[in-house]
Amino acid sequence: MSDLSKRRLKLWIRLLAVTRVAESHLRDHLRQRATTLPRFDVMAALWRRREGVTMGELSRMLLVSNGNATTVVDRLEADGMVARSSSDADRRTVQVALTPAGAAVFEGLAAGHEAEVAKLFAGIGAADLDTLTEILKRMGKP
Amino acid sequence: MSDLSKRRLKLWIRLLAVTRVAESHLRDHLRQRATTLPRFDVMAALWRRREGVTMGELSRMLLVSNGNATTVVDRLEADGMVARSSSDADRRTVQVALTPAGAAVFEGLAAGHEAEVAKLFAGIGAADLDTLTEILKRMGKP
DNA sequence: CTTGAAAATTTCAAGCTTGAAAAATCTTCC
DNA sequence: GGAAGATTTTTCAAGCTTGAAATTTTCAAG
Repeated sequence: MSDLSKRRLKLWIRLLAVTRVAESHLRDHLRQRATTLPRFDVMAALWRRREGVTMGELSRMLLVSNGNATTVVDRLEADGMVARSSSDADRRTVQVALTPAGAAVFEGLAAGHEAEVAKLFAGIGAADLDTLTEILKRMGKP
Repeated sequence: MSDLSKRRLKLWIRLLAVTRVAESHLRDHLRQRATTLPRFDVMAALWRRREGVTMGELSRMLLVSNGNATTVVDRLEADGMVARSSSDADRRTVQVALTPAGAAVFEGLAAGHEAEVAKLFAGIGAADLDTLTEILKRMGKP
């Protein structure tokens, strides 16, 4: 195996370590607020698309399987955070959206979450952000 | 919230997307070889530490909980890929190591996995690797 | 010694995640 | 219109993951 290939492997391992540490911190933070990262992610996606999205769109936005989206939405629905509704145009699809209660809960969490992320990445200045963003764009397309 | 904080949040989301896409590809690749990412990760860690490690060391290496390490090792042990042994020096600890069969299986997987990672990150050249490594080092220490 | 705190591992319940199969609906082509 | 195939969602079994509690063993102070 080439040296370049080994260095890419090391980079991948380091990248994974950074995201795992960050995810663990964010999970801790959310647990103290009686929620979880997957629930937060769903609510954040629905917050960005206030008018609602289909289950398929949601799972593509979050890069998770359809089955996963279903179960997380199930639980959020049981807690009154989101609501499903069926579309007249295509009765196969299911629209899901934040309820007013869900939106209120998300709003109560969002600023703290953003602050936590900013704290985690405090070592990354504005110049690094540009560099990283540029490089990450290229990574996404293998 | 400051603009810098918002940009850090965006970076985090992008970082997560890159790792999720990469993990999904690697999972696919390993599934075709009848194994999984967590199993591979454990075997890779034990390959690096051929003499064996304690369960605690293993979970710290992989950044997973103790309970998680226990169950993945349980399954690998049931399949004869790893073996547990208790230490005389400290009978609380459990040493775990690859069996010869496990080492052989890992060797059969490692090159393909490395090639897959290299393919995923083909867009990242040698210069980018240096830059990224340098920045990621700073990210790890919030 | 022995008692109590600390450390290592496992167990457990709950929730997360996947991929494949099933069910419902839509679309297209005859 | 009806059949065949495609699309959307849910269901399901299996495995993954966590955090907390329980268990076992060690260590240190009295």
